[in-house]
Amino acid sequence: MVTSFNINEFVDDFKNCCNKVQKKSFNRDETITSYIRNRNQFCILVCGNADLVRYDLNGNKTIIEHFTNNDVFGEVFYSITINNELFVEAKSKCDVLIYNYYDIHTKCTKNCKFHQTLSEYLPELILNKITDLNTRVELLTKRTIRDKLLGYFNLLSTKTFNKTFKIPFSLTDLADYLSVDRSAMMRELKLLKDENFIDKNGKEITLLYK
Amino acid sequence: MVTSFNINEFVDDFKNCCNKVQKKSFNRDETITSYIRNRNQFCILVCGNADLVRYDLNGNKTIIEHFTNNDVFGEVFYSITINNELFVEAKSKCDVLIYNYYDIHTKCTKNCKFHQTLSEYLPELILNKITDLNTRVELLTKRTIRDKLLGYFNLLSTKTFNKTFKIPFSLTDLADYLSVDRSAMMRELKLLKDENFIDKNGKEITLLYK
DNA sequence: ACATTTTTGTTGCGATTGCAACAAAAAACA
DNA sequence: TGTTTTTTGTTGCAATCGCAACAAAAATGT
Repeated sequence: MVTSFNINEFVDDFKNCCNKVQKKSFNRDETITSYIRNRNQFCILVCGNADLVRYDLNGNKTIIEHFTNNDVFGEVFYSITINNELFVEAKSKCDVLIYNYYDIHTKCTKNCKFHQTLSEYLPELILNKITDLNTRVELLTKRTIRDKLLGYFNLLSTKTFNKTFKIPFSLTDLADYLSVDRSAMMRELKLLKDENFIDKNGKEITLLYK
Repeated sequence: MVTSFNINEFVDDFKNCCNKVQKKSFNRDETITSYIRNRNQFCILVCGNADLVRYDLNGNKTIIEHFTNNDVFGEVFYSITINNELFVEAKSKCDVLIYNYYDIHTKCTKNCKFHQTLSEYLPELILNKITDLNTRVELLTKRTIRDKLLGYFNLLSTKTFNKTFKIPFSLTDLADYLSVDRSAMMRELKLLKDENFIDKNGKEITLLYK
């Protein structure tokens, strides 16, 4: 599925919209929201980058999800949390639309264009989210760091139709995304290079096999 | 969110429904569907148990998802696959509804009760799926077998409002779900018991901490 | 332009994990 | 009921991984 929808193009219609939607801006390192039980909060990231992070009892930070333009998030997707120390943190300046999930389905009284466009494309946004989650699960179920890296690289290669591509975030964040130790991942990247599976210049990777 | 909807109660209305829906039955070990690109297939498991499995190049089998009653699946959720050797296999007798995803949104010509009920509860089914995936991701991101087990046990304890509960599938499948080696998981279960974190009788677990 | 913070790159070492192989128990089947 | 298959339980060993600690490079802020 190709995403034909970009919410940023429609966000100006928001000005004439009924008031159930809140639009908020956040700066880097600000907390966009936290996941507490049963508020049914539903958010769309119009622009910017943000992470869903967990802090465990030892203070270790894990990036559970990484959000970019058009991504949907919020506790409505997380009704039963394993632990409730979940925060969405802005990694850059972010514009966010915040709803109550059930307000999306009740028809807008003003019948405004914004709501109309949104409800038309909402299923697509949600399908994208599910696809992202499935991809993440498929990578995380791989047992070795090598398989995780190669799986991820194959994905990027398929997406860009190219054997050469750039890792779209820092290697530190990649380790987090694949849920492995960063230094162990660096070691494995070096081995993959030494064994001629890949070529690597900084964040630019070239697949050498097949 | 509590699921108030059970598709099995409405499946009889299916008989008077327009013919865009296919209802099929499968026996244990039959392949329900495979994930190939771009067919936009969307399925609902009415009853039974099924697994989404991957066979890698070495022939190793991984259970990527486990489906039970009311679960939705299909390649519409998997538009970009890392590799395309994905199959949905029936683990017991299964009744499955099969659509093209885009047919769900086009209004049924007969305006039948079945389609009406379905489109009303579809968002709930999809939210459940996202919640399941998020839960899975949160467990898979934990770094040690111990943390994965305790995370999963906490989840079951929260769900059942009880310190004592039964693991709802075989320990072999649990290892697959947590994506760890079964024997290593058994070893860790024994250690958790020896160190008095849990009590264990077969598949019945009691949490002893807090 | 300089100072500060973040990211990248590297390595030794010990802990955890996966693999292999097996026996016993339980479940499924005929 | 008896047979076959699946699941559970266990252990030694080797491979992999995470942790800690550090230096260099790059990015960021003033």
